[in-house]
Amino acid sequence: MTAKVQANKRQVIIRAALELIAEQGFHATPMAQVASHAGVGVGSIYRYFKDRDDLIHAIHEEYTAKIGLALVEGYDPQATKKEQFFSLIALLAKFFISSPLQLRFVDQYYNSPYGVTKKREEVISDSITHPKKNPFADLFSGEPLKDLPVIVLHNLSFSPLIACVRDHLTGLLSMDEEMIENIAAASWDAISNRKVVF
Amino acid sequence: MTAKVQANKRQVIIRAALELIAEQGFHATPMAQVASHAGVGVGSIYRYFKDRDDLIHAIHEEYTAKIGLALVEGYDPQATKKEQFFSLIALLAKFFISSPLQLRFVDQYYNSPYGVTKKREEVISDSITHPKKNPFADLFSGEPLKDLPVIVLHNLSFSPLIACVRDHLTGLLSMDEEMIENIAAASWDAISNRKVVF
Amino acid sequence: MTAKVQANKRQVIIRAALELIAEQGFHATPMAQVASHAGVGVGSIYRYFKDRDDLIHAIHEEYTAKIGLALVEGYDPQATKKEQFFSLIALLAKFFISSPLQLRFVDQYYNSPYGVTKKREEVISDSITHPKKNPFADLFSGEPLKDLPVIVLHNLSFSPLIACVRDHLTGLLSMDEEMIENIAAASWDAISNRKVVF
Amino acid sequence: MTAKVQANKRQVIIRAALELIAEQGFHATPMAQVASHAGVGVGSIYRYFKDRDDLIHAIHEEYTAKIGLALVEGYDPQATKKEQFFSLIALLAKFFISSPLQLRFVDQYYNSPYGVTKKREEVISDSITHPKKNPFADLFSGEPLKDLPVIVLHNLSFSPLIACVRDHLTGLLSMDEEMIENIAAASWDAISNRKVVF
DNA sequence: AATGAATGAGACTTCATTCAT
DNA sequence: CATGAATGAAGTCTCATTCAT
Repeated sequence: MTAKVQANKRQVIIRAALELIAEQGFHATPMAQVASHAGVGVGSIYRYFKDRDDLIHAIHEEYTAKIGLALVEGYDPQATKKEQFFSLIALLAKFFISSPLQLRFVDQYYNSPYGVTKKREEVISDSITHPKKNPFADLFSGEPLKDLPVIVLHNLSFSPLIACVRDHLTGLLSMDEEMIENIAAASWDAISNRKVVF
Repeated sequence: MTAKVQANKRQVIIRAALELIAEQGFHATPMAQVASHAGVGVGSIYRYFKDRDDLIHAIHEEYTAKIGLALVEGYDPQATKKEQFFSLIALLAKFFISSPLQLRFVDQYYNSPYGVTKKREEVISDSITHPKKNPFADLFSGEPLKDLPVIVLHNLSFSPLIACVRDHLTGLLSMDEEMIENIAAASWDAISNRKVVF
Repeated sequence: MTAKVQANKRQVIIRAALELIAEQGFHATPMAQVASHAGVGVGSIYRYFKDRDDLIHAIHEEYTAKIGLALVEGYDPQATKKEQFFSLIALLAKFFISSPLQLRFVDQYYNSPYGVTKKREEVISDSITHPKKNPFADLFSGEPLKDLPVIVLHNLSFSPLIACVRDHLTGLLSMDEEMIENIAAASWDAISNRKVVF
Repeated sequence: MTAKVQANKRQVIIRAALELIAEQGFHATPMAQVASHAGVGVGSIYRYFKDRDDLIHAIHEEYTAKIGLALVEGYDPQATKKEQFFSLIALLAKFFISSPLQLRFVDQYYNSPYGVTKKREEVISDSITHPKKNPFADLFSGEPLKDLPVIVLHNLSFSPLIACVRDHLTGLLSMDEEMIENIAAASWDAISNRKVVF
């Protein structure tokens, strides 16, 4: 019952690449460094990934798969729209905060030739990698939301959140439970109709 | 590409680099290409810029200077806070829309080893390159704004806007005057206190 | 590609290598490809051949052995020199035509670091790998042949033939029985004394 | 009037590559070695040649140009067909003997992926690189030549010659003026009609 | 001041060979 | 015996930067 020489060398390589790229950036992370950080030979990387691009994309897929999973797991069909929104924001905040490397990575990914066509918000809203349809799909239409294009509602919901997480990771801001709820509330104000409130 | 008689070779180089980087990305834009696109010899670049990094940073500085200038010019001290916010959003929207290259550039810049320490929102709020203090500096504190860290208010105000401009430039969204105002209104809802409204 | 029950794995490998090298060339034929084409593991190749060079040379030896065999089988000690020459040419022509892979292979072999010291004509005239002495050995000396070095007579006899077979395999020329005989006749004119002919 | 740093660096590189490839073969001649043998930096090669293939082909073109030139220079329109043939053979023999490197090179070239589609004889008969049409073009048709495809006549004429030159360069044979003439005579017997001779 | 040929460090990738299973 | 994952030396090519003209 001896485990394979390395339980899963592919994962080890992905992890090593993620760590280095998050810290140094794409350009500054040669394959040789990934290899040595992963504790494997350079050639071994090419047994698991066709080339550099393939490795980069694999890292991204890992990340989207994880998000999709988190969304599905955190969904409560009974809740009201507002409750669902608050829980979605909290979910994402925790996911990003607990995955600082992934955040650093995708920030580069989406602004590079690798991910030019992809959009972070697409990824968040469509759980593309998960068979089940995104459970939050209906969240962004109908009352009490403002009558704006869905893409705008997404931007109003996710962009500030991600920006804040980034600041949290940089130390410019401290995102505790309360702060997350405040941000959720503010974003909710942004996307919901401001009706009379007594 | 005959260089301007001699007007300002430095500017010509910055412009050429900006155009190429916006279209191709950092790593796909060698100095030789910048030189030929600018209509100068490779060596000449090094007369105006210490090295590649210096050129990159110079492009960024141009950009921040322009924003600072736009902000100062668009400021109306007489207006109410809400009016000032709406005009600020419109100002920025127009600036970014009319400067797609700059937007493409900074998207890469801030997510690369070059600009990791810098933050887009800092740049917007502090007119660091302009001698005069940022005229909108007081906008983000006091009534009727929510009691949140300034940085959070910035994120709530600017991140969705920039995301939307990006989508506009990609063709995913059409940002006309009305849309801009709608976004401004939504962002205002996000940052302002939800008072009773009759 | 299930390997022959176990008939002769060595042969299977040699054949696979021959096919690939003939089609792709030496440098474009990695050991891994040979292995998979032969339906064996990479490692297995090294059980039968010391290294890559050893495999290459083995292919060549197969080929020379086959030629030697064909020569011995086709020899008629009763015939006149001229008849023997014609039958030799026909023999070789048929051998090469029916072994296009071998021809492609040796064309590369003799013009590579592997076979620089060896000469195709040597191989043809000396059946080096076959125990029995080359039966055609005496053919190239004495009347009615021209008084030229044997090696020159060999070149006059075999080089055009092989060139023509090559052209045949490329489709530039059609080598039927008649054409082969014409070539034999021409080569015979080249090596034999041009006596008075009534 | 100071000469360019290197009169013609492109030529120097071609020569260096030719020498190394002739001696070691394609595979065994890395670009770095070519560079150092030529006394230039590796990068410089790529200023003059797009890539490895381009360099290889350039060497071949040099060679064909030279042959074409030699043919044109050695042509005597007044001579009889037989005289022309003898002079053509002598011309080629001298060219190849005095260009052993080129011969070694093309032997590899034509039997490699680089030159698969090209044929040595084509090159000889068509002076492709010279504007004027190959002066010997008409040589291989009509009386007193045998009624065989031109390509066969070419093979009968040139293949043995080249094989002999190769042997000469290897030391297996000594090609003096007399030997060349003997070979020319033999080849002439091969291609011409054997009429009655008194 | 301007130029661009020259350079070589360093990046990516391949592949012959080994060896633990 | 057979296998094929693992390895790393070595090869090709790019590109920021220099410097002689």
